[in-house]
Order: sequence, then structure tokens, then C-alpha cells
Amino acid sequence: MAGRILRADILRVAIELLDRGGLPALVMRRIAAELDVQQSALYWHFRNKQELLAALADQIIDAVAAPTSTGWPSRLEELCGNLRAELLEHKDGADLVATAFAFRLGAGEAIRRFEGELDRAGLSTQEAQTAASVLLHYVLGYTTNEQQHRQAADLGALDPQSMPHDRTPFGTEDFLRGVRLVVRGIGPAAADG
Amino acid sequence: MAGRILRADILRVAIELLDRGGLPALVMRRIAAELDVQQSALYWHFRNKQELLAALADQIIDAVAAPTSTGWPSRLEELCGNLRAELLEHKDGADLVATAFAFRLGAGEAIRRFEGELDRAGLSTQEAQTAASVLLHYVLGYTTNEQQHRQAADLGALDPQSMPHDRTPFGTEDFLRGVRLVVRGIGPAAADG
DNA sequence: ACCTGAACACCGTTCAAGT
DNA sequence: ACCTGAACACCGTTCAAGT
Repeated sequence: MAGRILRADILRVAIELLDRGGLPALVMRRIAAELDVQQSALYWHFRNKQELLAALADQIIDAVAAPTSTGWPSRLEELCGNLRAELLEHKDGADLVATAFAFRLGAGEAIRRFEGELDRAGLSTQEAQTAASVLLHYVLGYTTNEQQHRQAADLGALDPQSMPHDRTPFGTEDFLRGVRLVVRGIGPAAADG
Repeated sequence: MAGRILRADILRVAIELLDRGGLPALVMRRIAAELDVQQSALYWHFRNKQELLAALADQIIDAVAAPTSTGWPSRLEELCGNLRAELLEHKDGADLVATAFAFRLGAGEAIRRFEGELDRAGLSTQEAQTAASVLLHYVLGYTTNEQQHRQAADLGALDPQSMPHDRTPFGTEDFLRGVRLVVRGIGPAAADG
């Protein structure tokens, strides 16, 4: 009662478990059980769990929609918004990608997307790297907080002290204010798009 | 062969273990052993491990030196630098504080420090919150990456592809470029300090 | 109030052995 | 090449019982 499995099968099941129960549900034993396989079988396809998480992060990043606007400031805003939206699609998605990014394993593609947009803006390589770093850390950090807050509220763990009228400080508009602040800081060094 | 312990004892031992072995060494069993106490004794002083980590994060944040410069842009740069420096003092310090911040338990004091500086700059409350959020996420994210990279290099896990001449993109100067980028974005909305 | 003793319910990872 | 079976070495947390 077994069956051969593929890397892609593992990743598909992992995403399903993540979407359903977040990072706490993403355990090797459950992935294996879902595939009717021994847990040790997973270690033939991935060196360890961290590598699996990195592949998952890459997959999420690849699904981020490309910006369609013209003009680098709008394109940058759009890319940030699209990244946040994709992270929010998966439970604990921001936390997962932020962790993988910190471990320098996955999410390397994300920073290249940002740098690509900043090249178009006419920044030097160094300036583009700096701006990409600031933007990416903001999007990942903000969205991690936002998602954690949302999921805590969903579980009824609401702190009445910090949210008096159910108005949280989070949301698309609040998020975009941060993005625009950074874009303003880029402006002086960039050519007009 | 026991002894009564205090919250402060637990925190002191926890910091020692953190400094020596990072987050992987920060396990309840080792804290208890170091204090000659059963692990369950810790749960009288802290509801769970997460609460302990939050208290640890608060303690680290409280140790961040206050800026001494005059003029809000310099003061802001200095505060960011001091925060990074303090995080680097403890192994996995940035990761610990970033996680506690994401869980909204500790590190609430950190954002108040930033907002305080931005009030002096003459920003509105909303603008101050936005700028504080961007700066804090950048410092925590950047320093987490930097520290992870350092510690991986210390263990000899260096990737020769990504660091061809042992010149890493990390360092105080590189860090400050990001801070200055954000400060430039704040400028247009702030009064002169 | 504060701690012991002992258990519960989990984890990720390894490795000889099979096919 | 790809998986089984079984173990190893850990974790955080709970809870009756002691003092």
C-alpha cells in the first residue's frame, strides 16, 4: 500500500495543508500520510524540511502577478500590492516567505523582481539593491504582522484594549502609505519613467 | 536540591543561553536545568514559551541606546543604528525580536521609540505611524538577514557562488543606505529639525 | 504561593534493509 | 532509484500532588 511520488506531489500536498492549517499543520508526518507514504520517503526528495519550505516559498513568489501599469512609481506600488495579495492567499504565507528569505534559501526571485523594476527607473545597481531591500523587508514584515493579527482575530483572541472599535490599523490603504513613503525616498535618485 | 527562583533568574539564564547558542539553545529544559529546577516550575512564572520570548525581546529593546544627535534625521539614523547594534549583541537577536514583534506580544516599546522621534519631526500621527512601521520592519528584516548570514559563515557554510571575493553586501554602510532612503521619503512631510 | 514528578502528545531526521 | 520499518533524540505543555 504505497506508490511512487514526485517532488510536485509533495509540494502540492504541502500547499494544501498550509492553506488549511497554516505552518503548524505543515508537518512531515502529515504530508507523508496524505500521500500514503512513510515519512522517511520525503527525505529522498528533499534534504530536509527547510529545503521544502524554500521550494514552497519560491512557488508562492512565482505566482505573484506582474505589474501592468506604466511609469516606475505605479509599477512599484503595484508589485508591492500584488506580493502582499499573494502572501495573504496562503495561511501564514507571509511568515513562510519571510523565514525562507531570511535563511537565504528561497525567495531570491522576489528581490530580483524588485531590482528589475528599479533598473527601469534608472537607478544605479547599488541604489536599486538598497531600494529593493527596503521595499521587500517592508512588504514581508507588514504582511506578516497583518496576517498574524487577522488569524488571531479569527480565533477570537481579540484584545479589546488595542482595537476599541474594531478598527485595526491594517489594510490596503495603510499598507500603501508605507510603500509610497519609500517610493518618495527613491524619487530624487531616479529618472522620470 | 531545588530552590526558589524568580522571573529575573529565568530571564538572565535565558539570555545567557541565547548568547551562547542562539535560539536553538533556548529550550525550556536547559533553562530549568541551569537553575536546578524542574521544567514545569518555569510554567508558574510564564504562561508559555512565547511569553518568555516576548519578555526577552522587551529586555533587549530596553537596552537600545537613545540617540544623542540633534536634528531629527540624524537622530533617526542613530536610533536605527543603535537598534541594529543591540540586536547584533545577542546571537539570533534580530530573529527573536522580529518574531516577538510579529506576534504582537513584545517589542511594542520599539515602535514607540520610533514614533517619539517622528513626533519631534513634526509629522502627523498617521505619518509618524507609517514611517515608524517602515523603519522598524527594515531594521528588523535587514539585521535578521545579516545575522543569519554571519552565523552561517561562521559555521563554514559559505556559498562560494554568492560571495566570490568574501565581500558580502552586508555592513553598517550598506545598512545605513537603506535608512537614509527612508529618511529622504519622510523629509517632504516633516518640518526642519 | 511555588515547586516536584511523571507523564502526554507531539516533532524532524537517520539508516539499514528491501525492491 | 526509490521506498519501508523502526528507531533515535529531541521538543513544549499539563497536572495531580506535595510543601
